[in-house]
Amino acid sequence: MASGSFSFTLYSLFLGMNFIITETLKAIKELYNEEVAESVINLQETRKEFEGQVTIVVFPIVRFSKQSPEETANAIGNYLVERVAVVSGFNVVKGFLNLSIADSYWLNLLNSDLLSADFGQIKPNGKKVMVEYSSPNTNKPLHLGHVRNNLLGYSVAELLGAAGYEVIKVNLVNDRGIHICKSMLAWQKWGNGETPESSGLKGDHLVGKYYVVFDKEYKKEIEALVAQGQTEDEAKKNAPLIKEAQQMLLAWEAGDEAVIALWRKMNGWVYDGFAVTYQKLGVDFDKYYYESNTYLLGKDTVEEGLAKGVFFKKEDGSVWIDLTAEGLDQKLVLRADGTSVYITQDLGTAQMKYDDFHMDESIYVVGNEQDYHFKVLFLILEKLGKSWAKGLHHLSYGMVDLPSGKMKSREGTVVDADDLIAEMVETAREKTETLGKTNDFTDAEKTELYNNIGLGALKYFLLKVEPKKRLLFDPSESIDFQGNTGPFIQYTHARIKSLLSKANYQLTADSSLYSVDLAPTELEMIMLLAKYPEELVNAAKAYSPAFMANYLYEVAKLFNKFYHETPPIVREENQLLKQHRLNICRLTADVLKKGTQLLGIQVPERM
RNA sequence: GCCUCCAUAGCUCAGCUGGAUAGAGCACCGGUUUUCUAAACCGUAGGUCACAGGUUCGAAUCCUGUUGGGGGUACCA
Repeated sequence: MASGSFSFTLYSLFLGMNFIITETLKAIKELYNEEVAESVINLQETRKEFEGQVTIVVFPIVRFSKQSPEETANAIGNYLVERVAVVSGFNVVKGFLNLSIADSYWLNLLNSDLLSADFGQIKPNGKKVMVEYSSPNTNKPLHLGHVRNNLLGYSVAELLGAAGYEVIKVNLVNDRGIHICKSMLAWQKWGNGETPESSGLKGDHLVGKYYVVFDKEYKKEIEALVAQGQTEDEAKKNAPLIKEAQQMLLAWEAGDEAVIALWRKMNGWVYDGFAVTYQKLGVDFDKYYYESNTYLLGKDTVEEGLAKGVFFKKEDGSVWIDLTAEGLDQKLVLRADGTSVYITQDLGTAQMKYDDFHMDESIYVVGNEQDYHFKVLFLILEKLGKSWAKGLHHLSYGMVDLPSGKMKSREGTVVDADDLIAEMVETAREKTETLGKTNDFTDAEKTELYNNIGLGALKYFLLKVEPKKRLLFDPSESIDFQGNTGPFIQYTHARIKSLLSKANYQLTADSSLYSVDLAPTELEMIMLLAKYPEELVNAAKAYSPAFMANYLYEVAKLFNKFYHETPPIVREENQLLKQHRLNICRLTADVLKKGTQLLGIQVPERM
């Protein structure tokens, strides 16, 4: 866990109200002569149906006061009103002490803290974290599952960066293996020299096409063999195509020039295709690792483990680790023939990454079907005594399912990333033009806007759900643009920007603003906006963009309520009040912009 | 079999370090535009928080068990 490594001082803990805790502790000392731990004081926001902003739950205090909850609450309430200037009143409902905090406190918070230039900036913590994400295979184009991975990884990296880390984003590309050979073989046999240029197909889609061709032809062979009396399992092993693919893999490993050349050519097409998709998604990487370079790694680590007695060798020469004491199984770490398995190379790659960057933490954004693998991997590294092993974390996320179940590349039931992005952008265009909002936009502005909105809708849709939960995507139902969506937040931002420009807004936050009348919704907004830094830190700590997404939605929703119930601010004649309200608007826009950026979402100035 | 994750409104999701009468969006129904962008706002309706126990002043939240679903499970990655 990353907890403890966040440097977070400003407004830490509940809207800067630590002093309430301190004062309540004093009250308990004076009233009941008891020294109690801070954790006994349970602060929460007052529910809307009651008067006040901050509530102390008195039940835990009752055992020290030895009075009824009501008596205790009243006594503490009186004490606080007398001793603390900004506590302007209180009421007691059952065991809840609701405190009213003077407007001056909130206005002061708004003008001196929230509107300062460094609001929401967290000090660097001097720590380095690596985020590995995307990690595609080079035999097929990206689909919706990869999109979730990419957006999640990118956003978590952004969140950690904003929360004070130095972040290194890496992509570990699975560019070798039997699956790659399948595409290569099929292209060689049935491709007729087709290239991205000759076909007009995007490179990754072209290669993916041959991956599907392979599967089709392979299945035909299996059927034929089964018809000849073989069992299905036998047929799968004996089909000439699979044997040929295996031969090709051996040739690749032996460095066969022709095979390597083909591999280079086709992977090159795929990388060109991926680059386009990554660019559209707005994700990037500081470094790429390739399995063709790392698949032989890890054998040193195996030696090390044998020497340290962490691993043991069986009679056939295979190397194992016994994790039964930890409630897991025995796990193979090196085959009898001396070749690597998946975990062998991951051991080696983990070491390589650490040697490259010496990071304090390392996050693997990988689907939850690999939970067991990472549990074992991290455990092994710990047993090997790697000091950095405790900084490793598997950010496990749920699969994206269709109403029909799992997406399967070979069965063509995948939602293709490029298609989906194009559809989202197209929908954004249609909706926007129906609303007639872009009539005075240039073509370039339109293109940019539709991209931002379409991708904003997609990104928000995928990120607002808790990572570990599986996600249901129904292709027959388009992703919403209204309600709890990306475009709603984008719209709110654009609305504020338009308002500020109409009002020729300039930021001022002088002391005369400390005495304006504060409307109830304005107070709510100040409280909500003040929570941005802690929401950010919580999201980073939990590796959860969903926290940020849901927070931003609340901010946008509350702003729209405020906007609707407040008379036109641009025409407000009381200049002080006008400035005050515009300050809140501008702060809201800032928070929305900063927050959406961490989700990889762009907010437009107009829409 | 064993391990693991999930289960909240018709649908998609919040809420989970225990706190007041469980919240949003979509869909449905009704209302709001001579006022700064109606991708908005306001309202109606919708719940056995899968089920059963337990801990507690207090449980959607913690513990145990059951059911249902996803994933994994020793030479794929």
